[in-house]
This record gives sequence, structure tokens and C-alpha cells, in this order.
Amino acid sequence: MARPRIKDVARHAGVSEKTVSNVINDYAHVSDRTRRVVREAIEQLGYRVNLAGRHLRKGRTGIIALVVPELDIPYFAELARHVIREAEQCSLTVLIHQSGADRAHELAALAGFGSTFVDGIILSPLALTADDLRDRAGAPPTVLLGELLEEGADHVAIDNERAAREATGHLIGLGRRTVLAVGGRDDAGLGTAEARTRGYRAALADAGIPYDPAALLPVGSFRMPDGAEAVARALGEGRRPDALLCLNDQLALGALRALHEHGVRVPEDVAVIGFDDVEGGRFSVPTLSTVAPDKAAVARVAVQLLQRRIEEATGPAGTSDGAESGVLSPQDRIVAHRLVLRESTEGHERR
Amino acid sequence: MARPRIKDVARHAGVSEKTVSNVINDYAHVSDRTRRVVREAIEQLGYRVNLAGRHLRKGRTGIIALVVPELDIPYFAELARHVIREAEQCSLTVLIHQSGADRAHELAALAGFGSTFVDGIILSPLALTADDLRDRAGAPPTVLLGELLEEGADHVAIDNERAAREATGHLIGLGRRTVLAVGGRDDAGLGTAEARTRGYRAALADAGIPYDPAALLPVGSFRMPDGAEAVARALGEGRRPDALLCLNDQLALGALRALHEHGVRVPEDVAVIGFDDVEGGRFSVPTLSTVAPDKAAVARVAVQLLQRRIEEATGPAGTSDGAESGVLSPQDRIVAHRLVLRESTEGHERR
DNA sequence: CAGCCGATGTACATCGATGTAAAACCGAGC
DNA sequence: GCTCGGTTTTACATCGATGTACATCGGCTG
Repeated sequence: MARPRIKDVARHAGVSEKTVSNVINDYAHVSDRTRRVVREAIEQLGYRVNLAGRHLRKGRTGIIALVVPELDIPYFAELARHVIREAEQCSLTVLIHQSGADRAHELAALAGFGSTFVDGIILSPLALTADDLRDRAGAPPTVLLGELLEEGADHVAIDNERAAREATGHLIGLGRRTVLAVGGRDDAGLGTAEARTRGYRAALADAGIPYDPAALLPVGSFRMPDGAEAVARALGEGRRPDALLCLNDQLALGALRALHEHGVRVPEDVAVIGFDDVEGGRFSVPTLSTVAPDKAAVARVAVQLLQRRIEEATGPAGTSDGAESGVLSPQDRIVAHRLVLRESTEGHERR
Repeated sequence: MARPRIKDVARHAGVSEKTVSNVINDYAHVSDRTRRVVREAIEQLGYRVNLAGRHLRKGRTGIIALVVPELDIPYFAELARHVIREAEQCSLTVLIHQSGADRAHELAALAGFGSTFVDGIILSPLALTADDLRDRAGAPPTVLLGELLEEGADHVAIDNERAAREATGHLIGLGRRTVLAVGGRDDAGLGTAEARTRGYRAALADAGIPYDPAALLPVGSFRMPDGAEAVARALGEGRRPDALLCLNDQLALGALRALHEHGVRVPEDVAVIGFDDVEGGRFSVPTLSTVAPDKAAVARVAVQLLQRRIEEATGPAGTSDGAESGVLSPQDRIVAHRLVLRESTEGHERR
């Protein structure tokens, strides 16, 4: 009736509990016969290890958390899929947590959810400040996605500044002069939006186009309604851009809709480009040009870095004492991106 | 240096470990002074409970799993957001797991991920059969979303058959006669697609339109590319529908794109309606009519049912013996849906 | 045949938090 | 002064799996 314990298996197989444990953990010195008998007992009783006991003993759960601002921003959902795939390779289970772009939630995540049961955290911060990241003693190993907020934490991202510069450069190369940056932010922050805005400004400078702070359209969040609203407002104010650099695809998709409602043709009147290469942009009308980060690489690198940190922290695969050997210096990894040109900028998709 | 344990707090506060535990768990009979002293010690040491120990003792983790086929199908991402919100109310943490619509993964999820660390599971099955659900001794409490696969499990869904009947009826009411069902399936299965197909057939029957099995366009999965492909193929074969019932919004969005590419006007030539009311459909060109399930209600009911089952299984909030009192009969809950009419069917959105 | 070695298997302590049962304490009432 | 009832607090066992240290076994060598 009740879930069988390791001791039930032991009794059933006529061996000691430790031997069962050895079989489960593929310990080398177990005779084939014993191994078979134990396996059968496990099978018959439908035994499955209790993670609580193992965790208590080993200090590891095999669970890592992926913390993203919003799951229903498709970029994060797509990224999650890759992270899950990568983690599976290392037999890690991924717990996905949504912070709601809320500083309190992100902090809670950093602290390991007020308790301890994740071995590590992959965090895509939106609302955190560098201060939050300092002094997090006792928190589990962490890898950050997106801009580097603070020296001292591992970090994976595309070169957002360069990407934005290329994207903006592409728009300018089409002959556009009035490029608005939807979601652009000029403040001192260290986030992704700020980096992309820097790239945008750099591209303008490259082309000798003066920068107008009013060309940054602020948004509440990075979702379709915000993009649509921001663009509708700009058009309503009589502004007549000939191109939009949208800081993510959701904003861009919202912008496409707003442009459509105002009778503005894309790309003839206004060219639009986004970031993230989400699926929606491949099926929108018109299809959306975008900066495509290598999501699989982001996920791969993030999981690998985290894996290393975890081993560093708890000793290779569960040794009692955390052998403080060669502590890795914080890693700062840049992964590839490419410009994908579709109908919204009149280009042809390169393959 | 190392993370403090409960005994460190006890020593620091000059009380016993159990007293610290009592403070943490808000046990009634602790003097205010003791409580304060312990709180301070916890604060000073930065103590946080170790979930492994608690889990081992209490048999509960406070974690529930939400298992969905694909996270990057926005419906599931949006649903996840609601589930997380609901679970938070009950101080449950949600672990999201992606099954990849893969039977093996779904089975693993059902079994509690080959181990035990979730208190319960909310599962949105795609590939499971009724057989898989029978005889799952030892598995954690489970609530199913979507069609009822098997008596004996709790289950939450909209009335898919009725919804499909209404949606199809709406198309027919627009004067359309040739309604294709994208993603429709006529086999004996018990899934959501089958229920919606039944509703589709019922609506045809209501209107005295003969049913043609060829009107069901099969799809590999329920995503934009599949919808686009299926519709492109149908058009390529010379079929000339005047309406499409797409079994989810992703298929519909893909269909919109395919229609656009074939120069077919929506809704003038072809009316399109989907299911799920995802955000993408509110910003597509044209905007997408859809069957909107009350996602918040789905999440609320699912979490409540699960919560009950968990308490039933482990005793209210952690009593040692699972008091097998009044076992609840399996619940079968229907939540509301409504038709949201947008540009793709020429209607006006009701509020 | 004694002695030794490597390969297997076992008893027991241990990880951290909490339930149980009982001790310590405190004030009231006789 | 002493008992009684109730409140606080504590010692200890316990949850399940696994690391440690040791026992056992069989075979092989000298």
C-alpha cells in the first residue's frame, strides 16, 4: 500500500539496505547476481528512491531553477525548452519559476526560494540591481542571463550592444533616417535594454544621424500591448518614423499591429526589426526581421557553467567535504547572434 | 561560512533546537520573549530552513508540478502564470515540467519524476492513454487538465464539445458552408481534439450540412507551422473553404499566414476562429476570433482540487498518519468559456 | 595449508528538522 | 506550604538514503 522504502526492497531481496543503495547508484563492486536480484525486487515492489532522504544525505537534489520574468513572453518559453533539454543531458531537472519581473520575487529566487532545495539557479533578471547581487552568502550557485550586472557572477548573453548596432545599421542601410527605438532606455542601468539602446545610438553616430532622446519610446513592459500602445501614441502625436527598432519581438509584433491600424504600410512606409526570433515573428503579417540569438547556445553554456559551479560547491558528484580546490574565476560568456531579415525590412532571409 | 543549521540558531539563541523549530512553524505556546530572541538569532545568522530535512520529516515539500506538453505554446505559458499565482496563495511552489508531448516523459511525470519530491501534479496530457492512468499506485495526487481520460482522476476543463459547436455554429451563422476543421481528429480517442471535433460535427448536423471526413485537416502538432502547412496544402489541392475552425490559436495564426500568402482575404473569403484566446491573437492581422476558456478559473479549480487531494493523502498540513477519512470521489469540473469575436470572423468583440 | 588480497556485503552513524512525551516552570487556590 | 492545571521548553527518536569502517568470502601464492 504505502510507498516502499529501501529497507522493504532490502528485505524482499534478502540483502542489506546498503547493497540496495549500491545497486541503485551503480557502485562497481556488486556481483551480477546480487545486482539482478535487487533489480527484480525494485521492479516488483515498484520502488522509487525518495529524494528527501537522498538530498539530506548527499546535499544535492539534482534540481536547478530557471527564473524568468514572464513565461508568456515566448522568448523565455523557447529558452526554457532549450535549458530543459540541456539539463536533461546532465540528468538535472529544471524547475521553472516566474518572477513576474518583480524585484521581491527575484530576490527570493536568488536566495533559493527561502529554503534550500535547488542546486543552482539560472536567473534572467529584470528588476535586480547590482547591489542585490553582492553579498549573497549561502545562496546557491547562480548563472545570470542577459547583461552583466555585477562582476563576480557567471553570465551568458549575446553582445547586445553590437547586435543593436547591426540591426539599426541595417535599417539605416535601407535608407531610413528616422528610427525610433521602442523600449529604448537611456538611463545608467546595466540591463539588456540599456545595452541595446547604446548600440542604437552607436549606429546613429556611425551614420552621422543626430540622436534625439525623444526617439526612445518608453514601455511599461516588453509585451505586445506595450509595443502597440507606444507606437500608437507616437503616431497619434504626429510623429512619422520610417523605421522602428523594437527591443524585443513582442514589442515589434505589437508595433506591427498598431502600424496596421493606422494604415501605415510595413515595410514600405516603416521598416520594423525586433530581437529574439520568436516563432510568432515567422508567421506574422508581414513576417518580422529580427536579431536571432543562438538560444540553444545560451542554454548550453548556462547549464554547463552552472554544472561546474555546482560541482565546485558540493564536491564532484557528492563528496562529503566541499574540496575548495581551484575556484573558477567568474565567467563572462558571449554567444552568437545573427540578423534574420524578413518581410518587415524588405530583405530576404539569409540561411 | 557554511550555511547555518537549526542547531546553530539554537546555540546562538540559547534555546533548544525544538524551540527554534517551534518559532519557525508558528507553534502557539512560545513566549514572546523567546520568540523574539530566536527571531533575532535567525536574522543574524541568515538562517533558512533546509527543505531536505523538513521534507524527510513531514513528507511534504510544498512543491507541485505543472506538466504541460510544450511551454512555447502560449496557451500553456499563460495557464502556467495563473497556476503559479493560485499556488502562491496556498504557499505552494510550482515546478513546471515540459513533457514534449512525449508519452515517456508524461509517464515519468505521472510517476513523480522517478523519485519523490512533488506533493502533487497538475498534468495536461497529450499522449497518454487511459491505460496509463489506471493503476498508478504510489504516484502523487494528480489533477488532469483537458479531456477526461479515465474515471478516477480529478479533472478540469471547459466543455470542449459545446464550445466547438458554438464556434462552428457562429461560422455557419455567418453564412459559411464549407468549414474545415484544422487539427480535427475523428478517431476514438478521448482527447481535447476529439471532443472539439465532435462539437464541430454536431454543429454541421444542426445546420443540416453533410459531414465530409476530408474536412478534417490533420496536423503533426498544434503549432503555427502545422497550421500554416495544413492550410497551404489544402489550398494547394484546390480546396476552397469559406471558413476554418482551428482547434487552437496557434494553428489559427499559422492558418492566417498561409491564407495571406495565398492571397485569400480574411474574413471576406475565409472566416477563421481558434481556441485558447492567446495574446498573439489579439494583435495579429487580422485579429483572431477565438473560444476563450476562463484560464484563471481552470488554474484556480485545479490548484484547489489538488490541494484537497494532498491533504487527503498526507493528512492536514503534516500529521503523521494519513487519516483515511472521507475519501473524496473523483471530481469532474467544467469551467466557463466564451466566444470572443474579432476581425477574423467579422464580428465585434463582446465584452 | 597458512596467509594474504581483492572483491562483496553489512552494521551503524549521519544528514537537518520535527513529532512525541515528558520535564521544568509558574501562578492560583486550598 | 503544597498540590494542581496549564504553559514553555527540552531530550530523544525518527523520517530515508548513503558514507565509513569493518566483516566476510573465495581464490591464489608461497
